[in-house]
Amino acid sequence: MELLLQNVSKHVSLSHEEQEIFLSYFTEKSLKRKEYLLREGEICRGTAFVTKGLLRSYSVDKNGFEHVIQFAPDGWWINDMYSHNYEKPARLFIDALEDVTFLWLQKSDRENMYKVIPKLERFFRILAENSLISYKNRLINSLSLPAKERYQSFCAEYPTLIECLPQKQVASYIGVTPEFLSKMLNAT
Amino acid sequence: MELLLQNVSKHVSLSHEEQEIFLSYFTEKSLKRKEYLLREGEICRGTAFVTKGLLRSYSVDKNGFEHVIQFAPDGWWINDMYSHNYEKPARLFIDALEDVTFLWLQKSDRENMYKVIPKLERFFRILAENSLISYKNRLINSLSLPAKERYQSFCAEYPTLIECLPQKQVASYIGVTPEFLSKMLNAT
DNA sequence: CGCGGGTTTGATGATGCTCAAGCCCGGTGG
DNA sequence: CCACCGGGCTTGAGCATCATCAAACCCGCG
Repeated sequence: MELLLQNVSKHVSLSHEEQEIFLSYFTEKSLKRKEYLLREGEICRGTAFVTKGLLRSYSVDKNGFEHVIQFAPDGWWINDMYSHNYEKPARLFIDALEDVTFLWLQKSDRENMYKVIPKLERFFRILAENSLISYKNRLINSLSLPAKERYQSFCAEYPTLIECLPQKQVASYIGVTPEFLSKMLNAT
Repeated sequence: MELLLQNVSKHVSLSHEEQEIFLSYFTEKSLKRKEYLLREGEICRGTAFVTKGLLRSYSVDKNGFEHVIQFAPDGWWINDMYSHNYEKPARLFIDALEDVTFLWLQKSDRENMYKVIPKLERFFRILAENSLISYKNRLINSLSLPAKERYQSFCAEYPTLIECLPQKQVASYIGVTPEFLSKMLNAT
């Protein structure tokens, strides 16, 4: 809970009372390693704020290969925004790479929450804009950098993640096969 | 101006008075084909809403190759959000592929605008979230589809754009060389 | 006319993938 | 405590996709 208030306070300041109200919209949940928060085809009915552990979202292509879209360690938000906002079947899976606890904000509560604390429109606007900035940047990287530099860029951006992630997951994130990443790292 | 009000009304409804105020924050501008709205290294000091014509944002890699990030035809918003929000040197160029007129929202007016019409926080939140959804989708495509299917996906998503864009620009958007796209389209 | 940008075509080559095998290592059950 | 199992990592040979470079073409425009 503390982590969440800290997260919000980066962009908007809430009174003590507003903080209480804000927190009341969230429920604490947890998952064990390898359990799913969301599967492709389901409707994404809320948003998770990770307080401890590690979630990950990924898509599966028609050949059965996974492509990691996002890692969500402590202090990160995650959902399938497409499914969540448009109420369409999800295109992503979300699962736990490690045992995880998170705060869950139900979609059906969101509009009400915005009505009660309009400042939160602002918070989530800024959140979306920051997220947008980093996705555009990732797109630039994937269009203009070779695999090795995409790897270096990932290491530079997520130095703590790189420590705890299996190589396989990193490979999937930067868009190469695990075999190729292995060769790349062991080449002279 | 009409197009802009129409755009806003998709997500929030403004009173007649609010509409007037909203529009007062914009100034009409225009560019000729090949002129720049923004260059790499400059600070992006506002946001453009295209009313007629075609803008484009792209990055240039260290080998001098262009990678198109976005096309902005009538009714689309465009800026370098990284530079705009963080006030850092832009990583993108924005130029006109065709003669263009657009409405310009100065960054320095934005906070004030949000204060006067808080509903606009909501509008720009939704705008950012929709944009985020489409960038995530583009990322999924670039990770999981071969060039041919990325091309088809582009055609399906932007049927009107494909008509008026030089092949070279489409190639740059989907992440292949113009030569390769040409061969792909002419292969049996 | 001729110039210049976009497109086409072909030969060659690099990057990264596929498939298959072997290895390492931590976990689990006997 | 040890044997086995499974998942991740490594390694290699062959291959597909897409890039590079160079030349020729087309066509609108000055």
